[in-house]
Amino acid sequence: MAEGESNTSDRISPDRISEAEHAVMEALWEHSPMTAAEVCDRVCEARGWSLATVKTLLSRLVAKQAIAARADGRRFHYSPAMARVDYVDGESRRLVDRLFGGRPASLFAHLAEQEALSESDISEIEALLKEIRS
Amino acid sequence: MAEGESNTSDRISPDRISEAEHAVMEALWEHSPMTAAEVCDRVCEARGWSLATVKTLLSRLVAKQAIAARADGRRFHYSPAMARVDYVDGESRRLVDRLFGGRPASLFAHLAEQEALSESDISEIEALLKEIRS
DNA sequence: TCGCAAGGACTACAGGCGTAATCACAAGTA
DNA sequence: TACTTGTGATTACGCCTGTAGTCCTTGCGA
Repeated sequence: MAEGESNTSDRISPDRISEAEHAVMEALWEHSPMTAAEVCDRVCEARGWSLATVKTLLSRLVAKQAIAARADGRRFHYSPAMARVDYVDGESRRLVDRLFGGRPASLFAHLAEQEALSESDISEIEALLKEIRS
Repeated sequence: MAEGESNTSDRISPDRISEAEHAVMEALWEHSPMTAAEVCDRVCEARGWSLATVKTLLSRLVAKQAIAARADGRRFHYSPAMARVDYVDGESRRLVDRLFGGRPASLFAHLAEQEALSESDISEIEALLKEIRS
């Protein structure tokens, strides 16, 4: 185990990141730091947003301490302040807790039953299991 | 436009079910039909809700056509109008799409890496895999 | 030096969500 | 019959979200 066993999340919900905000986070996780304009270049078209929208989302994310803004003269360079893996982990666990009684195996079983698993998914998982077992 | 025009597949956006509403759905999936008071008996304490809250949630769910209300004199008996498995499936896929590029194996890999899988999870999944393979 | 454009800050505003209180009314109950 | 009580319907209300618009300042180009 790497850094300490954090089992139950006793941390008070650190201000959920909304769906729109998440799109901005993804952009920053992919490439950072970026200015507001640069973030817009990467997401505005796809989401049909204006620069103003991105600016709003960025400040909300700063308020939520999900990203950090480092000043560079007149403007800011934004960078993620939380690791993607932590976000993903939180969301995944939330889902598993809410819908599968906290049992990941149930999620897996569900996906299998719904035939949501492709052949390659199954192979990959088999490989992962083998690795875990070693 | 005419009614006959509005095509067959009313792919009307399914109106997401919120978290609070979901708690009510779970109660109804577990046991139905139930009156508002009965639903409250099953969830109010745990969530710290008043009966009024449950009533509000029930009517919102009816509006969203997630549940059906069958009249019984003065009151209603509520039952789910959607299968739990469909809801769970939608939510699961949404997560996998949003965070794992639509690849369930990535979700699995993530859980494995985060050591979110217990010994029994792993065994169960192994068993499931074996079954799938057979 | 001076006006402009780029940038963040502040403001906006509708719709959804969480959480109820209040209203109106009918079925019991005394 | 008059009162109580259980019920859905209606209304409330503040916060969050999505999606901007406007304001104010300042670095920069002419």
